[in-house]
Amino acid sequence: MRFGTATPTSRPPLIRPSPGPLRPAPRPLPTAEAPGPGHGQSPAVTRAGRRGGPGPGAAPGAAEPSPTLPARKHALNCHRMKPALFSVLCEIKEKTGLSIRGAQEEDPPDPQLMRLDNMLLAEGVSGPEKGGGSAAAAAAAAASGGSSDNSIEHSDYRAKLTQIRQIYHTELEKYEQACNEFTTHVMNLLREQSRTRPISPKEIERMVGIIHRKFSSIQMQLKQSTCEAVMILRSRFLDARRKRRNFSKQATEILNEYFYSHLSNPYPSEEAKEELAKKCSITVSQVSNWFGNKRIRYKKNIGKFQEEANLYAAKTAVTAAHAVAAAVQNNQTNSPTTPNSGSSGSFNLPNSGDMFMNMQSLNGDSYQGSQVGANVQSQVDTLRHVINQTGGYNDGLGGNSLYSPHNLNANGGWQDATTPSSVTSPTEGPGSVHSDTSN
DNA sequence: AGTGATGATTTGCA
DNA sequence: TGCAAATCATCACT
Repeated sequence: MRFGTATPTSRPPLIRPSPGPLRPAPRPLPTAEAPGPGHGQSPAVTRAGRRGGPGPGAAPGAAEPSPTLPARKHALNCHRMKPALFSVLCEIKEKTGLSIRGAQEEDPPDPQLMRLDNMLLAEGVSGPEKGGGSAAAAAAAAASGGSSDNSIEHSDYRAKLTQIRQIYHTELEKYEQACNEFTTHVMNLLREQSRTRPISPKEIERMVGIIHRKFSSIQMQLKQSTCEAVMILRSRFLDARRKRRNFSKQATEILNEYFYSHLSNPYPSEEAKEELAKKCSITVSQVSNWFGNKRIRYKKNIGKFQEEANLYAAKTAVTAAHAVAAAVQNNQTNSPTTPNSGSSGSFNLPNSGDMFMNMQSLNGDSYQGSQVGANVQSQVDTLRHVINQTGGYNDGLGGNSLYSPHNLNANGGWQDATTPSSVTSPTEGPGSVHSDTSN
């Protein structure tokens, strides 16, 4: 980038654009700070020189022809009073410079700039490249559930962030380069001018400071717009969380099976949630959401869900029957010495009122295998009967270590039950989801 | 476009 | 912190 030439960018011009050829520059007024001998190329000087007219300092009506500007400057430089005059001027300037500096140099770090810097750093736009805002993307992904579907959006987010990062760095580099060039340019100018007018190094320093401040304000604009771009990208990405996508049929089936087989206590434990999440390829929080929604919606409209409940109950019962048949076979070969563990053996099947209770009794941890073996069909029939009979609420005997001890109260809400954790099936680990389901 | 279903979010409570 | 309830926002079907 060269100064004095228009740059074909959309950015605000770094310096005031010089008038184009269609609008000729107004003739510079003659000032005391006319360029020194090194600036013979200046239009003012050349024009004045070519015109040969009276110079800026020429006394009107002088009889003798006025000398050319370089000649006059030379004469001025060689004047015997010049050093003295120069030092006085330097002194004055030094004093005024100090007062100006005193007024301007208190420059605390801009909090807004710091905020922008921090944000860009946090988003991975500035600073060392480590996967381009991986932390932010990871956080966003975590918030969005982090399922495999999100990986596409995730990579999309990162790609866009990388793009922003690249643009930011390119622009920043341009600005820095421009700043350096301009500073050098101004310093050279001032150094040259310092031959004819008093310019102290401190003044040059101050000028450089001003230039740097100007450029840093431009950089701030760049940072600001970059931040805005990141925010937009981020909000778009995070908004994707709200983009609802129905769970797969299989996942819904699994969740429903669990729900209806635990109708007395549809509060899966953390372990159960994790297991369900794994099976359904969703997150634990999605499982929680699903159960939250399901409980509330079921409770609000039991009638509507009756059919669904029957469907899943029947399904579970059939699977249970198969499981029982298998258990019977097992029990025929192995002696049926399964102990009655805990209190589960005590619950009253006809009063149990939901699949969970029935399945609990069918599942092998609380029954005498031979008894159940003889009653497979009647058990299934009872299940069906019970399911059809009730809305699924019961008086609270269900539950094993997988579920929070809740039950439905008289108001139609599930409330705490007193079932001891000892009903946990000895044949299945506490983390198992299917301690009492057909899964 | 209207509507119900459904996943996600927010709010308030214990 | 987990839950209920209300609400939002989108999907899927008509």
